Amino acid sequence: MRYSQLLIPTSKEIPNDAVLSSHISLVRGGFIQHVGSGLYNLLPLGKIVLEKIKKVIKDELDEAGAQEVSLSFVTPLSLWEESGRAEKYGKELLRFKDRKDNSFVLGPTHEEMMVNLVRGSVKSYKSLPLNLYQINTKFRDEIRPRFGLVRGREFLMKDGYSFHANEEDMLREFALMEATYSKIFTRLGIDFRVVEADSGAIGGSGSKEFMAISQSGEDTLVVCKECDYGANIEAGVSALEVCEEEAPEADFAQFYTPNLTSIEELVDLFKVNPYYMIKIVAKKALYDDNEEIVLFALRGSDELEETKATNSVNANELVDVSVQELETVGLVAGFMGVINLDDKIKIIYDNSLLNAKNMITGANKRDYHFVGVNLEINETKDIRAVKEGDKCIHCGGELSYTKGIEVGHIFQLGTRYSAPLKAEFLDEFGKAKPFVMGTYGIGVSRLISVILEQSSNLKGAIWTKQSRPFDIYILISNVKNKEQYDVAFELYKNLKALGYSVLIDDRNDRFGSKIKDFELLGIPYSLVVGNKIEDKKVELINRLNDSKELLEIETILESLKSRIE
RNA sequence: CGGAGUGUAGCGCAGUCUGGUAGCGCACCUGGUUUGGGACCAGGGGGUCGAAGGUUCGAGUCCUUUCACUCCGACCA
Repeated sequence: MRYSQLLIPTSKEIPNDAVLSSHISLVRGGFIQHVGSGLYNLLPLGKIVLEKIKKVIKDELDEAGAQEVSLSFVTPLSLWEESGRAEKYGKELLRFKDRKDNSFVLGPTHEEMMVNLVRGSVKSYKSLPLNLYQINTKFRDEIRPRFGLVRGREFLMKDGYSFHANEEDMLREFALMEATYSKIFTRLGIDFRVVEADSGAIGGSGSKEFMAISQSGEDTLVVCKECDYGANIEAGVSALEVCEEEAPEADFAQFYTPNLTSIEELVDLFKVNPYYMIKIVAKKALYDDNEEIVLFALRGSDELEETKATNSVNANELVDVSVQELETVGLVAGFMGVINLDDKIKIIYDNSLLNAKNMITGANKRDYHFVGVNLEINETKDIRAVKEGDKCIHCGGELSYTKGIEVGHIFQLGTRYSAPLKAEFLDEFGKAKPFVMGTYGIGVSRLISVILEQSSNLKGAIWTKQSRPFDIYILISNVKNKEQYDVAFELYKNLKALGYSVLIDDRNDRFGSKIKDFELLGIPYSLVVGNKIEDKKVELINRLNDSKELLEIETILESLKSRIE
């Protein structure tokens, strides 16, 4: 295409509201335009990149046997009431009414809609399995949109849903989707890792996330340095920690600890490793229609993992508790412990506290702690955050943290939606059963940003092979020079005939501003048609490594074959 | 929602403290020169100063209310 005819509003200025380098590149390069909080327009170049990404996704999914559909973006609220998510999803769900006063939502994800589609059209086990997907707009009224396309309110997601007659077949499809997603992200040139994850609001049992490794990621990942174990910190596990220091032998006794409320202060006083302290974290658990204060007990050397904690009590959410609220139920902030605890108060113990001996804990009385506490508890749960340096449960290797951006998430749903929505089929014995389901998502519009987050530099974007808007950028140094102009357009024609997508910069600007735009746009190769044509040569510039090479015009098409990937 | 901040030309900003003709750079338009690292000369267009109300002879500037957006925390592809 001719640059002079395309809308590519590049800018020298750094947009004042962009923090991610990818976002800066996208705005400066004229790929996207901000329109409101979490809302973006895609300009021609952005749209081309998006379509290229979509094509890769569609190719691989179709290859894996999935079928593309397109569901209505506006969906009846009644479906959400049927599944019970109308309440649970909260304010993120944008609700509105039509002129007849019927309630609708803008779909943030489409489990209900897809189940509704299938329950009306599939009645027999003979029609299964089925994997349906769409690449469509979603809307989530995020509490805080940020990072440009990475967390918009309106965004493009590929969401797929599979339907099976039994658990085994669903697990087979889950594995197939894991492999398919890996192919997709590999083709797109993304540095990613598959990790174990929490299922969150979608529900279901097993789930895995595809995480693009990035310093600007919002998620903390626990990864093993030795094997391929990786998990979101919300779901990460590690081998039980052992403390090299001896436990402080002490008889059970109450100890006067005036104003010593923190683990650090107690460590100073008792000269004991925090491993032998019991840390109590108080939270208020919110449920659909009530709330309660819950205590979470951990070793002093550990931190509470909130998602695990939320799941451990099946709460919708955990919020902080004020000192006053604690007092109303007889708890003293800073001196909470497991001894003399009112048995009306729920307490959850971390796995690491099973059979713990010689522990120090608060006395539930101001200025006192107990020492020499031996725990006798029956039930423990995993509520601690894995720490860097913990040992991998698979290979014993050392675990460390890294940051990631979630680009895909696959879930084993089971009958979480099919049962309440009464989506059933007849099995080979003529018996009605709910579909066993899986669900699979990819953050498509987010990928535009993620790719650049991993590959742009100070000069601007650098696209990967499958995402680049054009293969080659022909730069005419001086369009007033007829010879340059003619040679460039001859090249343009020939390269297009060979199947390359080409952007020819035919603007009447100087060399400097054009090459800056080439670097900003992130097209990997430029052919500069300039004063070297006097020697029958043009210059090939590689955006990735800035290398330059003079090529003979006579043999240029042949030369490019081996130089352009 | 809690905390911090910003709204002045398409973009980036100054002007606000101390009220007195609305500015700068980039971009844009016209003519000319220029053409290998964001050119130059001359001329030009573009603003309800986020909105509403108030104080004042006079408000971008002071007061009140309100809206939007950004950043830091709790939600998620």
